[in-house]
Amino acid sequence: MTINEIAKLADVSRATVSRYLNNGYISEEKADRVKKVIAQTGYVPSTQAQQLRTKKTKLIGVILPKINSESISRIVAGISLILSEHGYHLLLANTDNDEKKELEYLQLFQDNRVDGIILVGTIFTKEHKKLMKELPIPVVVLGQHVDGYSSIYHDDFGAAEAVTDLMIAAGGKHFGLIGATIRDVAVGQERRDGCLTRLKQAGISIDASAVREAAFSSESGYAMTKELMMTHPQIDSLFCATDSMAIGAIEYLKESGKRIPQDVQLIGFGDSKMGKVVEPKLTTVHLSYKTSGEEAAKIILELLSQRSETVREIKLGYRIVEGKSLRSL
Amino acid sequence: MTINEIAKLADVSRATVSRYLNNGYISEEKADRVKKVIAQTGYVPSTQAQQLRTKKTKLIGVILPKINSESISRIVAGISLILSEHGYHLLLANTDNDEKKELEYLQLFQDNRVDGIILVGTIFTKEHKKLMKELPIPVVVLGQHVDGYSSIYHDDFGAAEAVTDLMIAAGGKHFGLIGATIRDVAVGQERRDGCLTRLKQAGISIDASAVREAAFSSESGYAMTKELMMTHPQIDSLFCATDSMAIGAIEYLKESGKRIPQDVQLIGFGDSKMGKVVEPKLTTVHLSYKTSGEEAAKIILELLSQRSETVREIKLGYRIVEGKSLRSL
DNA sequence: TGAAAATATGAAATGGATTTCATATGTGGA
DNA sequence: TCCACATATGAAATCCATTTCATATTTTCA
Repeated sequence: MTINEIAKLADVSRATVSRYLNNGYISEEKADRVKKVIAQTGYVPSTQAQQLRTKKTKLIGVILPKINSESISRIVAGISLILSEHGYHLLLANTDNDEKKELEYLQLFQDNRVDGIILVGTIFTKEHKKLMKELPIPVVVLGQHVDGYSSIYHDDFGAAEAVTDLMIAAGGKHFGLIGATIRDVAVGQERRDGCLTRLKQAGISIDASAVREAAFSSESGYAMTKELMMTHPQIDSLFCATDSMAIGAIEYLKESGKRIPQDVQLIGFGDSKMGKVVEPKLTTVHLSYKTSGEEAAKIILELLSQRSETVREIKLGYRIVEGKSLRSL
Repeated sequence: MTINEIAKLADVSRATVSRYLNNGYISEEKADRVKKVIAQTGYVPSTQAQQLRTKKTKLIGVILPKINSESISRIVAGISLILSEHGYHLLLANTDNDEKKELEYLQLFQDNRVDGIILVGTIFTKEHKKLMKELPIPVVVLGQHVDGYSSIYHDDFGAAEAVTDLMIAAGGKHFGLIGATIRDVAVGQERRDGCLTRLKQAGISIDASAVREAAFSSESGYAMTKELMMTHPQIDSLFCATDSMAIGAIEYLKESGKRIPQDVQLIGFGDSKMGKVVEPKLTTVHLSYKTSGEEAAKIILELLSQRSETVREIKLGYRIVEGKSLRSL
């Protein structure tokens, strides 16, 4: 079934059928005829032909660093919620933390496969920016603040400061920090700096060798905590850049006979399900990932509708979720 | 940049450029010319025009019951892994466990928006089957066994039998079962039946009122366990259809002063991260979700390539992951 | 050496819609 | 009553590639 056949059957021109479908001028009489024919035939316009003609795909490319992660799936849930309300669909691209793939996808999506891109970012290189500059479609960056681009990000620095304050208030004297790669500005750099800033302000010194980098996994958190505690057994407060790392840390600490929080207190980031289940419950930072997904979707819709070049930036707040991994508050 | 401009610049016909792009007959000389022009202009063929002409989108629609779940994200990771290797992309559709939405998406994807569909299923109604029968593109069902369709599913029944045996061997006498809705054949029915079958064979009776249904969440697991233990305080073995439910159960049991596994032993399904972190570690069934995603992707690729109408069915095995939630094994 | 097969190329048809252009009619306001 | 404007319609152009058809040239092999 094509629009031509419908036109013939309804005895109108192809243009009239198109107008019926797109709310153009059409008389009631012909509208009825077309309606009837379409109902009878079950005709559905060819998406490809429409896309070719209108240059719109109703698709948003979502580039993800990984797919199998609680925070990511919350983000995607948020994006999907808003976009599907507006008739858009998600084209997923999983880069598995591979920068090359990320660039590949940016390029692939370039040639109007999608109407816009939401890039859930970790690391931004010059190449990223260069490619993004050339993109003829709107991009929204999620999770990182990138100058010159619409971005939704979290107050990682502020949140890190806040939890550090809590640990200080709870009597933390000897700190350890398990962070992420500083190439990841939000998770690695901001969170680390927020913590170090407050420690400094509070006059608490922290050895450079007590500041470590782990991968985004509990296994890595476990290993790093082990190294850290071996060399710095006096540590009584541990700042972990993600819940996964904190979970690994808890595991090691318990194994090595440390009591949490009496001997060592610690915090994480992400408000993950794991953190609610672990013993003791993890005190963590809630970063409303779902909301950030929703906001990113809203912005991309805005950019698509008005074709405005405005750069919008949204910094989302945080909420500290109290568990039992800190000493008395 | 269109193929026309490239053709003009390279002083060949449009067809020759197309042949260059699609490995048709072309002389070295002209190939070089075209190659050079394409390199200079950065020309990329229009996806929409290609799609219109070739009727292929290189897109696979993936219909998910929800997006924010560990098992689902593992499945998607598996699908994505295989499909991206073959140049396909994922078009995501999240139904939020809404049957209507599921049918909508099946219908939406129908008109060659995608080349094939992977339906991660929970509940199958007559309407599902009717719609699927009409689909002009291949469908693979994941997670449920549906007669007449290619499907990848897990040995839910066998796994349920196996863990029930374990609980019996560990001295379980009074059983409780927290299942999922039996409309979900795999998770609700098969797992329940596997358990009940073995209990019966072992001569262990279980009260109908000790067989409950919970939603797919720890909160619901908590609530159901509470109800169950109120009415059946003698229960010493609890079969939970999912890890989430089991996590909720553990929470309630601990709160109510029961020791796990001494007073009550229990198992879950899913081998989730939460289950590894909870105290005591959950004994659970590993269902290789990622593998099932991969297999589903492979099958859809097969169906796409040879256009064979063959129905393929793959039943995946299981592996019991020992935690500490069962009495001595 | 001659016929069949492989290689090479361009013109034109094709896919299926939307949109512009031209034209016609109906309607409201001055 | 006349002009401007909204409404209504179809023919034809357009979007941008792939593919078929026709035709020409080279190779290959008997």
